[in-house]
Amino acid sequence: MHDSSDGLQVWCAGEEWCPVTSTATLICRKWHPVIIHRLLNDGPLGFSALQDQVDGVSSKVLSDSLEDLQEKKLIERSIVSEQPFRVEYSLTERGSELEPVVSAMENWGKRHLQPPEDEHSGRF
Amino acid sequence: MHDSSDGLQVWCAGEEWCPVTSTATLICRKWHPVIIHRLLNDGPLGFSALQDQVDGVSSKVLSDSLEDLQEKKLIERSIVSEQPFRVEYSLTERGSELEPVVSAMENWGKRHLQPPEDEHSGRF
DNA sequence: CGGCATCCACATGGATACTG
DNA sequence: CAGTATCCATGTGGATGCCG
Repeated sequence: MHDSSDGLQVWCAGEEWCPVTSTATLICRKWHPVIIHRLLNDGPLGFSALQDQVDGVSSKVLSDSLEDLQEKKLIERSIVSEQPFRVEYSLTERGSELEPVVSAMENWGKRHLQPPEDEHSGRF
Repeated sequence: MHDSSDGLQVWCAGEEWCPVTSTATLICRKWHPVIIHRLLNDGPLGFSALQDQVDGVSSKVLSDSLEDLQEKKLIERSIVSEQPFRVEYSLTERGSELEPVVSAMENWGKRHLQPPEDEHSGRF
């Protein structure tokens, strides 16, 4: 590989532990990146608000995803009110630091996938 | 959508088309990010070379992944030699521009997931 | 080397309905 | 509002073996 004998990190080479793979296993699920993206932009959100903002995800899948993200310590759930029962989902420190990842995804998507105004076939 | 009248982009809001989701559906699969990462670092690679560098992926799964990535125009396969049959996988322009995404994932992973030297439990 | 064929297990997503 | 309960279809990955 590129740097073998010195003190530099050799992650992600050969059989070593790989940060890319590890990160991928945490966030590579259909709705995870968008959920994080929405929470980054619009701060804490309730369940329904989140569902509205995340395209056409069903409540079951959203629920599963949120649970998964909580287990991974990327988001937190807090009960804001008991009477009119309200909760809020927000990013943890860890989670919010994924901002560069989702931003990069967003930028790439804007450049390479379907620009709404233009109907040419960069669609994929 | 929320902001209808001005010139601002409204991607990823409500029912609109979302670059994050779209990008996610392209690269969010277990081995895709690493494959791209390896190709970014070590240029064109043969099938076996790639398999060696991508942890413990089986040939079937690697094959499936590479096919998927080709369909999405993120990588290309070229036959380099016929006699000793050799192929090379390389990134397309589109694909190589995913560099910011995988780099961001790599950086996040290094910061938040298992530092090899240290055995504390930031593991998951 | 560069795969494909098979078979299998489980993860994940989707639709629908219902609840406190 | 904030979910849960089912059920089901498909996606996705893994193991093993074989082939030109």
